[in-house]
Amino acid sequence: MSSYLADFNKVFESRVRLGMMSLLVVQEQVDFGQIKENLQLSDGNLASHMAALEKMGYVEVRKQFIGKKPNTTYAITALGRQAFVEHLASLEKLIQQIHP
Amino acid sequence: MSSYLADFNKVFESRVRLGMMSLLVVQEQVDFGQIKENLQLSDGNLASHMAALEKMGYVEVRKQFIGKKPNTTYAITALGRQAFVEHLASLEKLIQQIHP
DNA sequence: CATTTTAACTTTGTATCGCAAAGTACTTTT
DNA sequence: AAAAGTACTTTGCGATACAAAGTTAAAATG
Repeated sequence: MSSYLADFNKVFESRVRLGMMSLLVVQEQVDFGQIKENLQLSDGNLASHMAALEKMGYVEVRKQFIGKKPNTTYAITALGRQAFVEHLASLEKLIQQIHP
Repeated sequence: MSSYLADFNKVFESRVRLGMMSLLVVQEQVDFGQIKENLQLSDGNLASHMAALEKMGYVEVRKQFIGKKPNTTYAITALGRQAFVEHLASLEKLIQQIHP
């Protein structure tokens, strides 16, 4: 009788972080600008949510220069991929239980 | 390119309210005690999250006496059902896009 | 009859969150 | 020299989440 809710990952309850992981899980490299545009975030909001994902070890940062411009790209880690896939599986399970 | 995240319902981002709606959508009447036990909530936390759902018009309250004991049951409204189903559809769409 | 219990809250307090706006650092373009 | 771009960090504030304690009203118990 234990609640299926226990399987949900608290970090992914935020729509912003859910969106970030969705981008990162399908595209191996996503840069700051792409994420900002896609999710319509302010710089600060993007940085702080991404920091939360980094802190969990779900995302890795790569800082480089493209031409003369600084460029920050993010990539999902194996741990992050696993956690996110499990989270999605829990959601799928919930949906299945509700309308099978 | 507008983000699919826009379709998510803010009210259902909370795991507690997600759990409540999940219970209510499959069972026409759910009482205070059942919800409390199932989702492992304190009285106050339950009451306040449920109040948020009532305020949206997603849930209706019925207060009665069963035998000599007061009993509060909750039921999902048509509006609530619609909103929740749409939210789940958005989640499903997200999942589909990620691993089709 | 007085006390305790049960059910369902409401209030209070606190810690955390989310976000915009402003500030910072460094570089490049004008 | 000044403005603009990139990627932040800091600040400030309103909203949220939650436990714990207090409240109300009736019921059961001694």
